[in-house]
Amino acid sequence: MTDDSSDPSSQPSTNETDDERRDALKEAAIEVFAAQGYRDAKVSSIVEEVGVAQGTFYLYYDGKQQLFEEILHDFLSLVLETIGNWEPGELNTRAALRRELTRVGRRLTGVLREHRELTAIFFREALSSTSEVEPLVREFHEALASMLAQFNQILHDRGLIESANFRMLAHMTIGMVERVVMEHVVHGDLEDVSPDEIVEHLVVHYLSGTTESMQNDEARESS
Amino acid sequence: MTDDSSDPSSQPSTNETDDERRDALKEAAIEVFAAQGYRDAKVSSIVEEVGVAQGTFYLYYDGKQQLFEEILHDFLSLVLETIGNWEPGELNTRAALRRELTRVGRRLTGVLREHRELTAIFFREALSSTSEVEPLVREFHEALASMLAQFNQILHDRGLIESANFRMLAHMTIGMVERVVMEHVVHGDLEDVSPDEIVEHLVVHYLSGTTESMQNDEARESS
Amino acid sequence: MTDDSSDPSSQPSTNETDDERRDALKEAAIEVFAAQGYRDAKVSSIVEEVGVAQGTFYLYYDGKQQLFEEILHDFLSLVLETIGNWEPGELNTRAALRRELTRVGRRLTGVLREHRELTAIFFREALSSTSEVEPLVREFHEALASMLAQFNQILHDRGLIESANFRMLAHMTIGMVERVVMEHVVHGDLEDVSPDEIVEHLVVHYLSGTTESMQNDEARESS
Amino acid sequence: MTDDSSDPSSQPSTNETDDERRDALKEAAIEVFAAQGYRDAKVSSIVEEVGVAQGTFYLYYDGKQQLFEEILHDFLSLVLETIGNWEPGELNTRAALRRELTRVGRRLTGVLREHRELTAIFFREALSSTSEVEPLVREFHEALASMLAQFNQILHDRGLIESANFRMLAHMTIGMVERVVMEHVVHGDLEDVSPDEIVEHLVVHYLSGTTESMQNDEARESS
DNA sequence: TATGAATGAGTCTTCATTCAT
DNA sequence: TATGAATGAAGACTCATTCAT
Repeated sequence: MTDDSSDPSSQPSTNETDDERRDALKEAAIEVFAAQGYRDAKVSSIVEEVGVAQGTFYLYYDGKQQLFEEILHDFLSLVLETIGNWEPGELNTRAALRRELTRVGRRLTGVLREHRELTAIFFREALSSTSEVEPLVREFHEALASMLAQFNQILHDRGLIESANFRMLAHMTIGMVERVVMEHVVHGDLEDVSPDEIVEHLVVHYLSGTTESMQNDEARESS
Repeated sequence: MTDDSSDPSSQPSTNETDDERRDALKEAAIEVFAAQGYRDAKVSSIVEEVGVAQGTFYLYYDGKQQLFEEILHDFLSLVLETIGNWEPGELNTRAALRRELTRVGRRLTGVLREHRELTAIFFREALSSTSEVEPLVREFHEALASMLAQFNQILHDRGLIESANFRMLAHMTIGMVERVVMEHVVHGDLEDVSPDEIVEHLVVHYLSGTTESMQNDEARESS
Repeated sequence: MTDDSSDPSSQPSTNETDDERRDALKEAAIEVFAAQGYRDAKVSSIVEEVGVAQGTFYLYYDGKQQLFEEILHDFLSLVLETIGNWEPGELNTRAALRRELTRVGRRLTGVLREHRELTAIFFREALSSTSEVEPLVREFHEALASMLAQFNQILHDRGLIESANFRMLAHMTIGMVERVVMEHVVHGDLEDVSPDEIVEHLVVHYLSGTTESMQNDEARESS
Repeated sequence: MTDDSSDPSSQPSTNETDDERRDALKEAAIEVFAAQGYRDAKVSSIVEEVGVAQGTFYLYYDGKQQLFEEILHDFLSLVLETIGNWEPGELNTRAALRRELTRVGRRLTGVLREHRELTAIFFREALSSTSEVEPLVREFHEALASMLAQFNQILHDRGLIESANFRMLAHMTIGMVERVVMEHVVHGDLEDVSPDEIVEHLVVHYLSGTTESMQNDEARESS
């Protein structure tokens, strides 16, 4: 993710070794964080997993929290990259929107399932505002909400969805997706439902929640 | 709940004193838990708030965790009571369903806003799976999901909503509601939106997400 | 034991009530001390047993330790009374000595078995020098040792036992008796052996250990 | 026991340092346990004695109790090794038995005197059944009793001692020895008696307690 | 005489981080 | 770059005793 170092010029072997160790530590940390939670994760467990001394850890990271934040950052980047690169220019019909949402949803589901541990960490620690990393997660949520609100605005401008409180709609969508993901990827509930089916449900629900089809219920009843 | 003491006749002072102290400690604990989170909350902070000695705490509660569980239990009872006592017998039309959902939603919103700190504690600790109380919360979520799934099933049987994966629909609903509540009650985002408006949005979204109106998108587009 | 109050004149009912309560507390304490050991015994357990408030305890005793010491004192008095009132004037033959030792031994065994809990307390707490009551027990042991040493001296003067280090002999005897009693009364090991048999063994062992019959082993072997 | 490191060649400093610290902590612990007793011994006292931080203690031992058990185990091993390696094959006469008992007794006395504090700990904690380590000590006592009972049985089979309740005889012997040791090594009473004299007394007493020479007292008297 | 609510000192243990080697 | 021994702060819980009523 951050290994886009394009110049393997100067001291490659050293660097590579360093990066390998750094990555190994991060890898181990992800495992431990996912299994124990941030507070209960011990640095000693992480280094033990890699087979280095405790002190070595601090050659690569400033501390437990810094590494945790980096890991969280990686996850958030991963998610934002995945859902961020759509082509809004193409979306001119609801059918197209639906296809696009499905496409993005499937990509996201795939990514999260590929990174189960990372996902678990996010949902175990980050959804709560307790941890020391609250600001980071809060920021992420706000970024996500803004992005979605803006997206909703665009869709509305194009007549694809009806008027609504776009920011609130964004939060609803995020919550809906997050909990389903949590149940599916983290807790293993809903495992009898295929990922594609899940995406299908979410997309349909999102789309149907953005039309006024329901608004005549009252009228219809009285007629 | 315990304020059913309408006769201050016989031995009111003793009982009242005891309960008052117990309540004061719980009150203080709610404040501290909401502010610091379970792990970081210190018993010393709680008793300091009330102005009693450390030992006094243990006269009324078995320990930090027991009190926390009691608080969580209080909250969950509050929620379950609020959302649990609807009248499914009356729900024969979508309009009636909508009215009922709105009624329950408003009541719930009101209750949560009255108990901001309790709500905050729940969302701080309970959404994460980390804390020592995970089982309790997990149980709550599952109870909630089952209740909603069953509710969805009933509605479906009555022809009020369309077929869907009811359990998944339940999770989506829970997630949707929880995040909006979190933003609104806990974080204060969405504060420009009135509670009633929020409920309105959620109800509409839920209802619209349960009809097949969107299913002809593809067809409509190609026609 | 201490109720030798010979004047039931002035306020008898009050006194009797007081003594009853005092005794009840001591009784309960013996039970608790025997079951939990001094350190783990809680004043709250004692008063709970009697059904009075914590504060009441301190109306009758200065505190946990003082009561414990009193209980220990009771036990030691009991033992000293039991073994102390022999008639050394009668002991002129080894057979008489043997009969007398058996008589005292049986009486002691009987008393200890009647007061199992008291005995258990002594052996659980007092044999170790750890507790706060060490001085008391040390004193008891020394008194006992002196008494026995003196007894041995008398027997020797009368030609009933051979010369030996009387003080050491006393300690050996005490140790021998104590451990057997501990196994028998406290731990329940040796329960297949009848008390009289135990006494018989101890007496025989004591007597045989005080003659020179063994002194010719070496000579006998070489002959 | 672990000082079999005769070659300070390869990595002596590291190992030695570790062991030294471990040993220093154990040494200090023995001192503190002997002085204060297990319950009152504070880890802080132990580390203070050595001059290290509290945390350091836990690098070498799992906790206070574990170290205590290790110390107790050391003592029991010491004792069992000392008394356990006799040569029963040689014991064919009472004179030989007497020599052998004297030899073992002297060795044991020497060992206990060399390890006064260890011995004191055992007698302070272990004779009482109160401490957390009761099971360990109880086990030791039972092992000891069984070993001695078996020993008595063997001696009896060879005609060296008379019939008796071997298990009870074992307990008597243990009690006799323990109290004398306690007085001599721990309390310093009997210090005017030389160790060899003590052993002599104990051996003679044991031997004389195992013959029937006394059985004719009654008869002799009446004759 | 009785109550019992309140006190508050006392201690083991964990673990992220440092630093001398 | 690597080690890993050492650090030391931090906190929940118990229970004998007191004292106002």
